[in-house]
This record gives sequence, C-alpha cells and structure tokens, in this order.
Amino acid sequence: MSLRHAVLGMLDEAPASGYDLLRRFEQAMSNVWAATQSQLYGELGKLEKAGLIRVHAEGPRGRKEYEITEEGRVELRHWLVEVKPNRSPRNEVLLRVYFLGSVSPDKAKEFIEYMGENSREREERLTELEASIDWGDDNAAQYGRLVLEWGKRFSAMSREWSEWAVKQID
Amino acid sequence: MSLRHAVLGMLDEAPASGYDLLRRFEQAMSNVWAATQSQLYGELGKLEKAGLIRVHAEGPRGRKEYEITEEGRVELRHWLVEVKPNRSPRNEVLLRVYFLGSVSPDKAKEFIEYMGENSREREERLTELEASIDWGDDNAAQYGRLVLEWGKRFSAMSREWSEWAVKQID
DNA sequence: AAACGCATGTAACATGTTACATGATTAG
DNA sequence: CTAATCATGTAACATGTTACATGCGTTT
Repeated sequence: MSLRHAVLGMLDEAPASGYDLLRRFEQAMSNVWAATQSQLYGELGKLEKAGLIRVHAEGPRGRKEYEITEEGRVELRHWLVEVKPNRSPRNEVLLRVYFLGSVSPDKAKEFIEYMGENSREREERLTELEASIDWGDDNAAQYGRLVLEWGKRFSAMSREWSEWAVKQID
Repeated sequence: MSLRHAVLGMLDEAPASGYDLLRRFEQAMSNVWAATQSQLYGELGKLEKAGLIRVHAEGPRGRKEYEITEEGRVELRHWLVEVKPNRSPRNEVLLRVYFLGSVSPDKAKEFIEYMGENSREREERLTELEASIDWGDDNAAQYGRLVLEWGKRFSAMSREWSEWAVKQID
C-alpha cells in the first residue's frame, strides 16, 4: 500500500488536487514511484472515505484540493519508520540479462550496451535536473536532494557495470 | 508480462516442474524477480494453453515436468532483445526517504542507517553466494555471474550512499 | 505411524494498466 | 473561436498476494 503513503507524504507538505499530485508522480516522483491517473483518483477517494485526507478547498472545473488530516499524519509517520519495507524486487532488465544465454553473444552485447546507453542518459537527465532545481533550504527539499543523489549514483553504477559486462561476454 | 518470460527462460535451460521453478524463484531468482506459488501455477496453465510450453514427463505425486516448445523459444528470443523494457520503477525504501522530512532528524538518520545495514547484509550474502557456487563454464552460467556482480555493485552503492546520506542530515 | 517435503491447485482480494468518457477554463 | 490544458471520473482487464485445500511419497 505504498501509493497511499506517497499521497499522504505529498499532502503532508502542502494541500493539492489529484491533478497536482499526478504532475508530481510524472515528474519528480517518477524515478521512485509510479501512479496512473486512474489509480490516483481511486486512491484519493479511498483515503477520503478512510478519513486520512479531506477536501479543503474547491476550485474551478470541479477541482478538489485535499489536505491531510491528523489521522493521516499519524498513519504516515507510522509507515515511514515503523513498518518494515517488504516489496519484492523486480528488475525486468536484469531478468533479461539472466537469460541472454538464449541469444547470440552479439545480440547479448548489443542489449547490454543499450542498457549502458540508458544509464548514461538517465545520469545526464538527473545532473541537468539537479542544476535546474532551485533548492530552497527547507526541510523537505533536503531529502529530495538525497533521493536525487541516490539516482545519480545508481545510474553511474549501472553504466559502469554495463561497460564491464560487455567485456565479459565471450 | 515478465513472469511469463522468466518461466520460458528457465525452461529454455532445462525442463522443470512448477515445484522446481518455484525453488528457483525463491533462491537464485529472488534478487531479480519474485513469484508466488499461486501465480506460478496459474501462469504455467496459461503458457501450456497458449502452446508455448508442453508437459514433457509426469512423475510421482502428480508432478508435471514442462518443456519449452519451439513457439515458446521464438517468443522468448523476441522478448529478450526486441521488446522495449517498460516497467516503471518502484522503490519503496527510496519513497520513504523522500518523505523523511515528516519525522524528526533522529528518526530519519535511524532509518537511513537501517538501510545501510540492509545493504551491508545483502553485500555479504552475495559474496558468500558467489564463493559457494560452482560455476560451470557453460554459457548460461556466464550471465548468472553478470547478474550477481550487478547485485554486488548495487549493494555497495547503496551502502556508500547511506553512509554519505546520514552525514547530510541536519 | 508420524513428520516432513513434494506437488498441485482454487478463491478472494489488492494493486496496477489501458481505454473510454466528459466537460470547464484559459491562452492565443 | 479554437486548441491546449485543467480536471475528474468509470470500466474492463492484467498482475500479484494471501489464505485455504488436498494428497502422495519418503524418511525417521
């Protein structure tokens, strides 16, 4: 149930509409957690019914701005540090590497080079992002920087691995 | 539909029963792709109906050993290098880091230290695993080594990030 | 004979994706 | 006035999890 907590976390920073949250899922959040529009609106409905968020203001075009409730904050803090993370890892690209023995070494190399290319691009995008963001010195932004740094290190590691791995084939 | 392809990949190495495959998902595969017993048996049924695998031998206790068909091999090779990977990343732990501003710096530090501890353990487990495996020099094992190395580098990177990140807080 | 491991399957539920559907407001 | 963007929602389907159910074969 992490989508639920992603929403609570964002609303704990500031009130927002489903539409606002969707933008964040597509942008800043997209390296960490995904959500489709459909799923998001559904979850907002459930969260409201459960009393963890409430409509705080309505705007044009049926816009509903939600805010987190005290109950929601309690749930968020509980999840953040007390609930054991238990997602099973799923890495589709690495899964393919496992089975590259089923194609020719040339195709395998090509695939791993493609992985390296992706990592390089990701690395660049994150570096650009870092430069473009005006990091206020508020509390929340601090952790955004940590996540960004994680992404950069991850991309670098993946790129280096790809460079090493192509050399191992045959 | 990666579960499907994980199954095809394993059956392309050697025939196996659902039970055999489950063992692999729980062991070697667990760092890369997860599957529950329930899901696996369901998928085997679908794959058989679709003609991508077939029952190749039956054993005691209703054991059904499957083998991949030529059609299955075609599908596997197609997926391996021609289908664009499109899984959206989901990292529950990193999602929490994003929102650590909602708890005290002390609790945040504790959480990141816990992350580092996990990475260290994972690193050790993989190193032990590496030593314990008798790598035959067959084609398939080669790629298993690449995946293992990825895991080791990933764990090391996570550990180093954690060490760096705790120092950034406050 | 009991306990353990092998072996398969179903049902209910939760989560996530794709496609469809609708309409208001704002910018050019 | 027209296109883009804002804004919310539903339906059908695919994927994944937890719990339940059953029984055979082997080892102690």
